[in-house]
Amino acid sequence: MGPLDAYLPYLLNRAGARIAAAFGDEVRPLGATLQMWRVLAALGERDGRRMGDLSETTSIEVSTLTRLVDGMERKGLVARRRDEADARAVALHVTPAGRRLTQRLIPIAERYETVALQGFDAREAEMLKVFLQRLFTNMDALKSPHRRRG
Amino acid sequence: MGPLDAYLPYLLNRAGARIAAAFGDEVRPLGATLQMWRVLAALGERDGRRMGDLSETTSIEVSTLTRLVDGMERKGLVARRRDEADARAVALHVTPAGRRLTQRLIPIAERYETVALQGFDAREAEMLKVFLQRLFTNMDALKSPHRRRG
DNA sequence: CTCAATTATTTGTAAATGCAAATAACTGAC
DNA sequence: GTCAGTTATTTGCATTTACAAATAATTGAG
Repeated sequence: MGPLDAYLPYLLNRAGARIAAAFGDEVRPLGATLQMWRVLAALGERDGRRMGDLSETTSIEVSTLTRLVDGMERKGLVARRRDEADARAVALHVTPAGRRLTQRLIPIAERYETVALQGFDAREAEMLKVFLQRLFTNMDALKSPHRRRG
Repeated sequence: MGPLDAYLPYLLNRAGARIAAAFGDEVRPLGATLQMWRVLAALGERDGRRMGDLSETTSIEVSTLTRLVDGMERKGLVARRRDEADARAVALHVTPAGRRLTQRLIPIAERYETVALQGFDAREAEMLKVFLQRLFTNMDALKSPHRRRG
């Protein structure tokens, strides 16, 4: 137990980094990364999302997302199409290969959930998730540099 | 509420990234970063730690830490000294300037704690921390690539 | 004492990241 | 219809990061 253990951001970051690293190691043999999984999961829920939408839901910065999607496109997992309604926007679509990969990733993600939450009962697991949601919302309120006008 | 909201690693990463970004924005004017704060906090607890020790307690990869410490040394916040007992190792010491900066960072870190935990009562806050500790421990058990022998 | 094996740190290098500038397309005022 | 202002995405670039190789020093076997 170090001194940092008292600080929430540290605890959060540390736990998050560990899970992310472990998950990443696990999916690398499939040619996937954690970030790819996020994109695929978001598109699995609703296909044809725009980059901005995807950036929002995955919490991946747009410029990072652009390059991530470049790679996924090269791998044939997704395809960019111009949005019909608004030609500024790009709609991202999963390909059959992307769908197959998604299907293989889902059980891995679920298994990780189990491993991470070992020793938690259902009520505790749910509480943790709710706490994290709340925490995110709290921080969202002051998303610093580009403050809401005022 | 997106589809990813059900997945713990995502919730964790998202909340962690938000706090980290906000904290980073806040301390940038002081010439500090989140990672520097971690190092200073660890050294504040016990000065003269070795790089490896620091890497362990801050969860910053050693090679990353080396370069981070390079920068902190240039800024005059810390000083490397050869460890007396073992000349392979480097002992890091905080300078007076580093101590002054630490003193200014502590209240910021505490304020962030408060902001992040707005709406949490003391019991909930404590629970969250314990959960995050447990989660980290769970993942630690399988720290994948360099598996424990067996 | 000497050498091989181990341990602590740093450096090389490639990939990921994020901000800001550039590009492309839409919108509304006129 | 044209143009200024806005919005969506990409690109440029500098920073951060991590893995692996290189360096430096210790330890124990002989």
